Amino acid sequence: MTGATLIADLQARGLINQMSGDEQLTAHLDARRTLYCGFDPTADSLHIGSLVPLLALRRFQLEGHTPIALVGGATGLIGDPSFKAQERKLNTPDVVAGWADKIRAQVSRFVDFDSGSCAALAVNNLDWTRDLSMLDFLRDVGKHFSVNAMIQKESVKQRIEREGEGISFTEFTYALLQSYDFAELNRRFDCTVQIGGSDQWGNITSGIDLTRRLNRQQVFGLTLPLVTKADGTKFGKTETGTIWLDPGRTSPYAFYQFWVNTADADVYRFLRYFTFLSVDDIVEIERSDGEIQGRKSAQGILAREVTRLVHGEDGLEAAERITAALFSGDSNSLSEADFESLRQDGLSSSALDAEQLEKPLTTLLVDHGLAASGKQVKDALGRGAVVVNDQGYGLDDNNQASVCFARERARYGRYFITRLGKKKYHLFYLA
RNA sequence: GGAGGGGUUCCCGAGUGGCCAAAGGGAUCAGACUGUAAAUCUGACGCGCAAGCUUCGGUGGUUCGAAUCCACCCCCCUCCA
Repeated sequence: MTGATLIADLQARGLINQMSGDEQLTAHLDARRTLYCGFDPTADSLHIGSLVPLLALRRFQLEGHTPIALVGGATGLIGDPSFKAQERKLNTPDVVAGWADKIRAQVSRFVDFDSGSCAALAVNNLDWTRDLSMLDFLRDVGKHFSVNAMIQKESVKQRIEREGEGISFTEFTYALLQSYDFAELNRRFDCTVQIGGSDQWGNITSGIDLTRRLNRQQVFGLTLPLVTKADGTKFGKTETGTIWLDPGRTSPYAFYQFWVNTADADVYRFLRYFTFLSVDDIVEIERSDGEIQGRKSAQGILAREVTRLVHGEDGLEAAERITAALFSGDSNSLSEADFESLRQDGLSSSALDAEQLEKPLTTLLVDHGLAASGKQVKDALGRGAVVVNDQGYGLDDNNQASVCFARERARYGRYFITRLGKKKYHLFYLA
């Protein structure tokens, strides 16, 4: 294992956005090192935007380096202004602490804590900032920062220059806290590399400077690219919202579907970013897909690999079961047990009682999350886009919920696979 | 504390007394075409099946009628102190 092979692989995957001291860092990685990446608790779960750095930690670990996953219990209280258009509102300490615990558990699944000499660590920066006195911090840390330099940082420039928005002193000091983390991890664990998203470059270089001044240590930084989509829209969002790593927020099925829906223009790049398949294998997939006129194989591979990484083999199986039931084959082929497992696998579902069936479809389907408003249901009904157990319904059926969902039309006397549009499925069952 | 500029429907952003549920763009949803793609075209897009109901920072007021005028208040930005 050499630094050169690791860096070359990262480069081939397009995973290096910026790195400090190119050859120096490459040479530095010839020996076993300790690196870290921070994750701030801004919600009770990370989303797939954090997947790239998370997997990068693992990539380093697989090459024999020791990863530290830092949870920003302290920085999360302050709010990182980097490239944010607006000041963020603060969350209460107990809320952030609760989130930090969850994120810590989540992050821990991506690195290995039992791999001997390069076993991962998980830390919380609140541990070394909680009892720090403000005067000490200002004297020992603040003195090393030049405000002149700080306001030149690209990451806060728009907040300083843009009319209509400003930046509070609180957020402005964020870089100091993160820099202090790097210096502290360097002191405690001889951590010498920090990785992060490309928006973190400013914070990382600040940390490099501070560590040199405080500890007289040369440390390095490397940033990963911001994941973009060829069509210019934001990565990681869908109709339904953000794609989270927490299965409670985004079911393995929905997660799997997100990846299946990756555009051709993005999918080979994403295979490099989000899987551990070798670059050679990915190139071969792309080559053979080039000979297919219809649907490419890459999306399926991507969905399988990433779902397995995040939700495990069980989560993947559940996702594939639902997908197969809904998208290939007709619902007629499902056994009674299949319906029950679809429900347990996380296909959204709900019970229907007599009272529910009184409602017009426009209300019923909205209540169960198939559409945002009755207008949308109405539109769909008008276009024949509402389908229950393979039977289409129209506007005239709006007040006929009890007929659409009549027991004699149910599968096995109680199940209804309801579809609005091409991709939105919901399982109703009679109570 | 002073002076000035702002706060419009998810976002950006028009609108300065009736023709405004509010231009335009984006996002989103649905249909056609397809590969559960992309691009394109079509329709929807405050809520309501509908009659109708509720919006333009907040509260009052003027008016037959207000997002638009007045008063006070809240919040944001810039400059000055």
